[in-house]
Order: sequence, then structure tokens, then C-alpha cells
Amino acid sequence: MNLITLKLLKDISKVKKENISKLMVSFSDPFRLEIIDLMMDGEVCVCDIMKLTNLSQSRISYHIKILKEAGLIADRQEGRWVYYSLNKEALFLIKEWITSLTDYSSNRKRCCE
Amino acid sequence: MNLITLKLLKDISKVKKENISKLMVSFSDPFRLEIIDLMMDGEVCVCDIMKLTNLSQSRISYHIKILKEAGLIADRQEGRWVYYSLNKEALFLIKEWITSLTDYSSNRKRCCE
DNA sequence: TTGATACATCAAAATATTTTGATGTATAAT
DNA sequence: ATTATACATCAAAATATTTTGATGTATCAA
Repeated sequence: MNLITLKLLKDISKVKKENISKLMVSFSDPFRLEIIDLMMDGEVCVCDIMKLTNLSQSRISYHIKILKEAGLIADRQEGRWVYYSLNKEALFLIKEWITSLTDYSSNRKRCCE
Repeated sequence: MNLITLKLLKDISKVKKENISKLMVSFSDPFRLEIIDLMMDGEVCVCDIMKLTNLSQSRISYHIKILKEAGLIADRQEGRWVYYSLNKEALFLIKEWITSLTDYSSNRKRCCE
């Protein structure tokens, strides 16, 4: 990898740090991970999540809100129901960031000499 | 992707959920993200981080502890200094998990019918 | 139009995380 | 031996997140 690529990767990781941070926060709660897991099978409504977990309705709505504000999920209303699903773009953004970490990380022993 | 692959990916994501959860928590703090960023350039000691950020020593040690307990960083003592660096295996684990999310996520409209 | 369902939002309480400043331990230089 | 440096750990305080139970809004069915 050349220096320009390295520089680019580092810039990506800087520019998107705020987004990344929010996305990471959204992954940092075990119940949210469970909800994310459910969404892997397709769209779910809050009522599905209530049936499949034992979380209360307002508790689920709270976590959904965190996920939504991080941009990790999309929603679609259909009558009384709101269906939530994973937003693949956000997942790709994270993947890109992690990749920049693994690719960029130099094998230089010391950083600041 | 066939059904067995799908099943496998899902199992990976289940088994490693506890690890993943800890790793995600370690990414969920902006100061830890900064520290991680510094480690992209190679090993750093706490004193480096002190110079490069404005965080207090004990504050840095606290965050380092979180990162270490999540398995995200490795340490190497050299005299009075302890050098920390990113653990690429952990990064790959996360990447794998994110990949399982993006790959597995079906486009099925509804999950639970 | 009444009642039920699906979900959001709110404020208070419960809980968890983070920060601070002090103290402890090991290493090394004088 | 004494002192300084590098870092870990601790308990208390500060702060942030999560949970709960209540209430609000929209949609729909009878």
C-alpha cells in the first residue's frame, strides 16, 4: 500500500469518526445486539421484538431510537405497524472503518519517535 | 450463498456475541477511539498518549484497561514503559462479525411470519 | 363514535460509566 | 539509599445511560 492510500484511509477514519462513534455506541448494548440479530431475518416491528424477547414496549422503543439515530436501521410504516430493518449502508461504513484500522495499522514498533 | 453457509454465519455471530459486545463497548467512547487512532501509527505508551491528547494519566489508564479487557490491544513492558498496540486478531473478529451481518441480512420483507 | 392496538414520548428512578485526585508499585537514574 | 519516572489502582464524585410506568397519538375494527 502506498503513502497516498494510507493518508486517504486515515482521512476517511477522521472524517467519519462522529458517525462511527454513534454506530459503535449503538452496538454497545447487549439488548440492541439482540434486536440487531432479529433484524438479520428481515423486517421486524416492535411487537415482533416484544414476542421474541422479553423486553417491555417502551424499552424496545428506546433502543430502537438509539439505533435509528445512529443511522443503523431504517423504518417503514404500514398502517399501525412500523417495520424496522438494518441499513446496509451503515454496516458497510463500519466495515470500511474497521478495514482502515486493519489495513493502516503499521507494523512500526514505535509510533512517536 | 446457500442455507448451510447462512446457518454457519449465524452461529458465528451467536457464539462470539459476548466478545463482540465487549469489543463494541470498547469502541463506544470517543476518547478510546482517539487512543485507537494513535495506535494505528504503531505502539504507544501511556506517556505518548498523554502528550498527544490532553487526558490525565489515570484517565488514560482507565480507558486502556477497558480496551485491554476487551482484547483489543496488546501490551509489552520495556523497563518502566508499557507499550500498547492494536491486536489485529480482534479487529478481524469484528470485521468478520460485521461481514456476517451484511452477508446474512436477508432482503426478506418480513421476518416473523 | 367507541374501544382496541401499535408505537412514541416523558419524567423519575435505577443503574452504569467515567472522571478525579490520591496513593501504591515497580523500574531506573543519581 | 534516595529520588524520579511510568503506570496501575482505588474510592468518591460527577455524569451518562437505561429502565419503568404513565400518558399521548395515530390507525384501525366493530
